Amino acid sequence: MRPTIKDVAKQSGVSVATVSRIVNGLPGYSPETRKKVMRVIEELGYKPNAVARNLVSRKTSTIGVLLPQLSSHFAAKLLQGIEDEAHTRRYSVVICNTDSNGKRTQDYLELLREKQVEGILFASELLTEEYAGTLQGFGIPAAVIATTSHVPSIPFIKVDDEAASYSAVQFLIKKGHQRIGMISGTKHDPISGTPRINGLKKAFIENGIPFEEGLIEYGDFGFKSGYEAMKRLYQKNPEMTAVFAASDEMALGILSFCYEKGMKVPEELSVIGYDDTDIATMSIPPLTTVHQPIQEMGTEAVRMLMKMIDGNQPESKLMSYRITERASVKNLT
Amino acid sequence: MRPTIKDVAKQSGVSVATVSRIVNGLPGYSPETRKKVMRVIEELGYKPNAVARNLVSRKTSTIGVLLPQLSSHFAAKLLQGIEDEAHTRRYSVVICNTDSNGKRTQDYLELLREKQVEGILFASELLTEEYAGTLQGFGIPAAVIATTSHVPSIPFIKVDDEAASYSAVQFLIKKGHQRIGMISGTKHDPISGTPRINGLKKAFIENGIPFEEGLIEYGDFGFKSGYEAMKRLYQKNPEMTAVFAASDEMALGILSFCYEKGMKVPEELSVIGYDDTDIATMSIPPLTTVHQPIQEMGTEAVRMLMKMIDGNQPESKLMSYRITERASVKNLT
DNA sequence: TTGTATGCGTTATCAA
DNA sequence: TTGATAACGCATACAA
Repeated sequence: MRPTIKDVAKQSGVSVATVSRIVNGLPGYSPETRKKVMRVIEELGYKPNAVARNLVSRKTSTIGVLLPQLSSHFAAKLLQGIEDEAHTRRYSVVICNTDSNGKRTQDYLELLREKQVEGILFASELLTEEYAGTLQGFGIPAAVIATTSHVPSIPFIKVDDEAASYSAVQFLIKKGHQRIGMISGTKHDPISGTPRINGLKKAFIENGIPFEEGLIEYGDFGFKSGYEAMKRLYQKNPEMTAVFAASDEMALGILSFCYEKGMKVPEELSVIGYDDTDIATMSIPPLTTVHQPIQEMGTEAVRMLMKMIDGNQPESKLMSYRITERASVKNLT
Repeated sequence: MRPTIKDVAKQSGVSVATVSRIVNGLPGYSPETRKKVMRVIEELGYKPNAVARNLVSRKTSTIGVLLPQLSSHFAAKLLQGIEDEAHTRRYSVVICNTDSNGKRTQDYLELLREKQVEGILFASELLTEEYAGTLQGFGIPAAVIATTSHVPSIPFIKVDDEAASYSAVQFLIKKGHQRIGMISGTKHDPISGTPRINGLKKAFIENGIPFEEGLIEYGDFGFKSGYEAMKRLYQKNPEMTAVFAASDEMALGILSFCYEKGMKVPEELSVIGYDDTDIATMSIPPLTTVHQPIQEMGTEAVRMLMKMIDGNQPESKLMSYRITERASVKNLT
């Protein structure tokens, strides 16, 4: 049995109140009793029970994070940012892998509430009406990352996907490319799908480049899907000089496809990715890509949550993006 | 203010004991009162407070995981396995990024104890005497992953690094390679460093291949370090036909180096990695590597922890490895 | 079938 | 400078 504050009190011949004061650094005891009590604490190896503390203080110093997948590079980087910032604020973070499953998500939400977490972060997935509803019902501060929210009480942290996509295509065009293909993420994905396609269309229009549906193929953001989508895209548009992928993983899929076909990148085909995760550095050739400050998005999300916990209502935040130029895009001009 | 069990009791005109029984599915009430109480619970949106429950039950249904870094592929995969298994057992997991920092690690350990977690997982880092000591002092079930433990009460889950490394080199030799170089991880790392080097030496000896220190260069398991180490290694041993990297990331570093030098892999140089993380699939050419069942190691670790929580003392477990053959090793025979 | 009372380990209020 | 004691929200032994 672990020693409790009572044991310490009894051992040192004082009341629990005094021990509590000493442990918490509050005033109200003589130096001698402090010394005496400290010794007993040392001897017994007493440590306060956070559960009991949490019960009376009604605070748990912990937040929950919901992610559709833990094993992605994106999630890993995000978690790093979240945990870092949470730790400096002395908060713990419990992770929840929703597996993009509605039931599972709802269960986690319930669980987090019962565990009395002080804030909830929801990442990389569409915040449905339902989720938003239960979240609001909880009255627990919440924010979403890399996705949007139409609920004012639940701010979002993301980059402007359309603008980022637009600038990626604009980058390609400035390099002299005209026949540009795209490998989008999941079709009709309102967060990372459609907006990025719209960015491409906008760049096309501004530059007088005709758009056709055939210039787009769809994947699921993963490597293999990128490879497969590229196979289809290439068949339809063998004359392309560049392709824009909605994720780095898919971009690497393109690279592998080209390697198999004996197509040199960037000499024969330029490719630009999206995310700028670690793999963009490790590919051959190194990948030019749209940089998203993933880790910072994590820390920023925690900061917002903290503000909310402190009773303020922060505004949603669009993070800045930029093109990180490496070696997968050729200058045609 | 969230409704408590008292509110429900008052509203429905019964005692808290009855409400408690109903909420917990225990016997001891009529169908009518149950119905009545359930309605009130519904109306009020009552949810039990897990903190209070934990206090009386002395259980928290949560475990803590300590990792030296969250943003690595290895960590991500491991977490996926851990969270998955924990979730099926209805346990929550709180993550701790130690940053390979002793002070920070100790702080986390203290924190987890105060939060009354029921088990602690410690991954990818040397379990020092000190850590082992405080862990034992806690009396909380603990296990280590991808590292060893000499403390019987703290079992480990890992693969036999020396044997795995031996088989990787053996694989190379069977393919006709004789001049084999190695890029090891951190020098003197007793877990993933030395044992893997020993595996190589053993294979060399068994096959009558002379070993020289110059055949080994050291990195830190990361991409860039692999690239740099390869640069040094190649300078010393331009006649090598194959190199074995102690991590996939370093192997990709080698690939990038070769690409820059215009050396074809595997035609001019074969390379084999270690880990078999996702990137091994995405490289050019796809990487032949030593497969470690990372995710399974996570689930297995949780299973062991659960056994310990149930009062049993499980044995340490060596997970199986195998060579996943892709396209980065050429057959010279 | 139901209610009362006690305790879980703390914090905090109020007296002394 | 100290110590009782009442919460915190719930579970449970014991009575009724």
